[in-house]
Amino acid sequence: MDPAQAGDAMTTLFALCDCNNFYASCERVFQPQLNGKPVVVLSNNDGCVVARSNEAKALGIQMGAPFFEIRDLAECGDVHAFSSNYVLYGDMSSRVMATLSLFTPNIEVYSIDESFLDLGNFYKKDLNEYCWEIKRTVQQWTGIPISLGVAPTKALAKVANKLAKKSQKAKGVLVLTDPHHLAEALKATQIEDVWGVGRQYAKLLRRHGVSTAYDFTQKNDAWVKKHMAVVGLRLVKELRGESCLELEELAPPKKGICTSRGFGERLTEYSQIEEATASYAATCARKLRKQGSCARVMTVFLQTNFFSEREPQYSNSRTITLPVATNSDLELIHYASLALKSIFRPGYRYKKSGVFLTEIVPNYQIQYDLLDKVDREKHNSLMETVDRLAARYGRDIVKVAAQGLDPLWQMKCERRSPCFTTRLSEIPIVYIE
DNA sequence: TCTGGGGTCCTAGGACCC
DNA sequence: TCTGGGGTCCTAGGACCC
Repeated sequence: MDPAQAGDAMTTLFALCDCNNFYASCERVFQPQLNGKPVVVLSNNDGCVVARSNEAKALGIQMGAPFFEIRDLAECGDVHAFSSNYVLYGDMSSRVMATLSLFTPNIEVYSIDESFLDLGNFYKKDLNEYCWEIKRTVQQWTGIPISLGVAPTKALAKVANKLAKKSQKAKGVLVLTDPHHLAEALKATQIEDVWGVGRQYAKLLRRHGVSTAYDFTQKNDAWVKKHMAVVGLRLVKELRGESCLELEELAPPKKGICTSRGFGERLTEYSQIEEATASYAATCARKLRKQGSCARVMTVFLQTNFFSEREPQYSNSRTITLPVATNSDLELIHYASLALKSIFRPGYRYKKSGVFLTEIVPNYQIQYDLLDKVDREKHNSLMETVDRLAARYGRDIVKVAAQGLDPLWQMKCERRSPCFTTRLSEIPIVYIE
């Protein structure tokens, strides 16, 4: 093999593509009158700001700001605030990812609004022009604006992406392959902006004279390993251009599945909390079935509001090992109620409960119990039917009676936009006893 | 009054065994 | 009963991500 070819075969190249202000952009796609206006999207229960349009950022609204701080702005119409609409965002995300996969056969969907593209075979193309073509196409086909950063490793692609967004000149696309450009980019990147460096590591690094990504690459491996373990070592190598993180095209099955939410209002009655917790258990069950697995260990937790200092506080959890791993709504709800009953104490105003499943195994690896009295075949076929109905008519079309009829605990989302892209169900809900 | 939810990976330390 | 080393498994906690 001639040396030039050998070189090519060794060279990696990744693009990190991320949707600008994703949730806010989704809200704007179907309401173009919001273009150019400040838009924010709120967390569950309309608690705090989780996404902001550029105009909202310019107003000084911070990520994570509690909604009550900007309520006045929203009420007089200076800011358009939306409850989060995950059905809409999930659907828009699929459209973006489908469009991106037309540009390379190898893509890793990293989160709802980010993906890595393997551009290893595209070195000879005009990369800048190719990225612009990707950006234009996604904008045209989905209405979502994206930014692209391209570099030889995933961590460097993240650096490139951040600068692509920040730089007036780049306007959303930055290709970093030249070593001098890479060094400049690392010098222009503050250490806390590096992927994998959180608050604690940033503090530690600054204490040791590291203030930019470039400074970090100058630290020796032994020091990095000692203070930041193998994860830190991998990161510093990636920043020096040595690719250690591969593209993960197939998401591995989850090892833990959790569903927990704050209640729409404080709850004091056991029966209401039981309904909410039953619903969380059913959501966990649906997540399990979606990835083709069952869980054997369940933890249920319950807590009051830690923020309100004057009220009496209580929190507790109970972990149960099930006789046989399962993904049935009925069984998981049954055990969730048992666990909840054992930790519930009257006399508190509760804020939140949750269900957490572990020891997750594929459906085909379940250990059965000789004394098992549950008719598993019947449960499976019931759940299959429930999932089919849900896929056709919407998630809550069929549910277990324990989940309740008119739940007081349901999240507050007073500012939800319509589900523009998915069917709205008009069929009455069916309950399984 | 109001302050999100759902994950991953790694390490240290203790229990236990040979 | 004490001495020592080495291995495995489990758990709790800390760090990070979006």
